[in-house]
Amino acid sequence: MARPRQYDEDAVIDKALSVFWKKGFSDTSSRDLIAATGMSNGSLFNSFGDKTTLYLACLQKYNATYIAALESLLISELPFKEKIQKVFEGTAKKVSATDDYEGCFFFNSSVDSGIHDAAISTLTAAIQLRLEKAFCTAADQARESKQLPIESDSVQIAQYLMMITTGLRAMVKGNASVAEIDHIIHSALKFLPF
Amino acid sequence: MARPRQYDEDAVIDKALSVFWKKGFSDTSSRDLIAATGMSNGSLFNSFGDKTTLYLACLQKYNATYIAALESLLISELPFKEKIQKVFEGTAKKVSATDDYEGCFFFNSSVDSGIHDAAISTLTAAIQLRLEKAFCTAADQARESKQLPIESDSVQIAQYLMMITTGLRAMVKGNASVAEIDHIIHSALKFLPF
DNA sequence: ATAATTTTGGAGCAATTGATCCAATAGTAT
DNA sequence: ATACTATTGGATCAATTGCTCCAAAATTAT
Repeated sequence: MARPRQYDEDAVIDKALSVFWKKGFSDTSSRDLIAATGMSNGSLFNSFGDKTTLYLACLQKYNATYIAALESLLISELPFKEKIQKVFEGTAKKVSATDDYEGCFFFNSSVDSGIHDAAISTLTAAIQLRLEKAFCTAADQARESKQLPIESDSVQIAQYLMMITTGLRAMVKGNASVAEIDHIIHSALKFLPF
Repeated sequence: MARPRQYDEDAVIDKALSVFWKKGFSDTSSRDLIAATGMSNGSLFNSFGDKTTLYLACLQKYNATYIAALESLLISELPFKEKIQKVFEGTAKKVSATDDYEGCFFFNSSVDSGIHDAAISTLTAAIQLRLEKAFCTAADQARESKQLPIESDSVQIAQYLMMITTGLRAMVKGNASVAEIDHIIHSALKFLPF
């Protein structure tokens, strides 16, 4: 019926995500996206709308993969402390050996001064809530299995753990070295009051 | 001997800082800076070099004022817990009633994807160290005055407190409401293991 | 006054930006 | 084959970017 697409939408979003991840919203130009995805100018804008909409699609994808994996970990049946340790360690992990971008794309989005789009803000708020709930579920599970005192406030614990995770992510996005991050993770685990 | 300057360098840097603070590096244009400072194009570049150098001057000023104040608080003679509370509460405070920028300009700088300047990175690293040391001094004082157990590791405590402060700043820079921040600060204080 | 000197204003530049436009292309249905 | 249609490539657009250039202006020393 018509000329078929020459690109794989999923692969294109992955490539675009990688660029936004490294460079942030404002410093990623449409030419950067064209170069990274291999699409032509016409196709890119014809298929994904404008730059903001493409960024939103990237964040949705990040939510559906990385955030979903983090959520899975948090609501899994592992021992509570072990989960928390894995979450903390995950903040410092490189995504892959070849790609050099690090940190959390959701975190980057939520502190990116160049983003002024309502839909993106709504999504970052939703991800924040999703993670808080996952932490809360983890705390509830721990309480029920007596890994936490029965009188613990799950919501409060969840928010606290979320904030520490955010602090770690900020240090990763900043200049902190792998050794420094490892050291802080060790301290954070040691200082957990539960 | 020559035409006198029509601007006050300190006031100009304050205005520029305010713009960078609100909009981040990449989203602040030279025209934004000209409009905010009231300088002419020629004067701005003639006096402050390029945009990057002006940003550096703003961060230096921030270091000399806000960071210095935070350091003073940390090395003051106040009770340890009271200091920590004030530091945490300070992360959520608006700079003034009229200005609407919030959060910590140093934090913003250290997570700004648009900054690729070596001098700026060096300065953010120096500020990081300065604050860590101030936290460490606070911990040392607390140890000596038996507000902390004598066997406490001051460096470790300092890094941990620094990370929590960073986490709070990230939440401020993100979407978090004042109520949410207040609540988290309360939890953070409650959960301090010392 | 005149000369010397620095600052000022703003016109203007080359490069880059996000996005549009549209003929050429490559398929499917008939 | 022919018609139909969605995709493609890339030329092109107006707007914006960081920054330069330089004549005009404003001061002090002589």
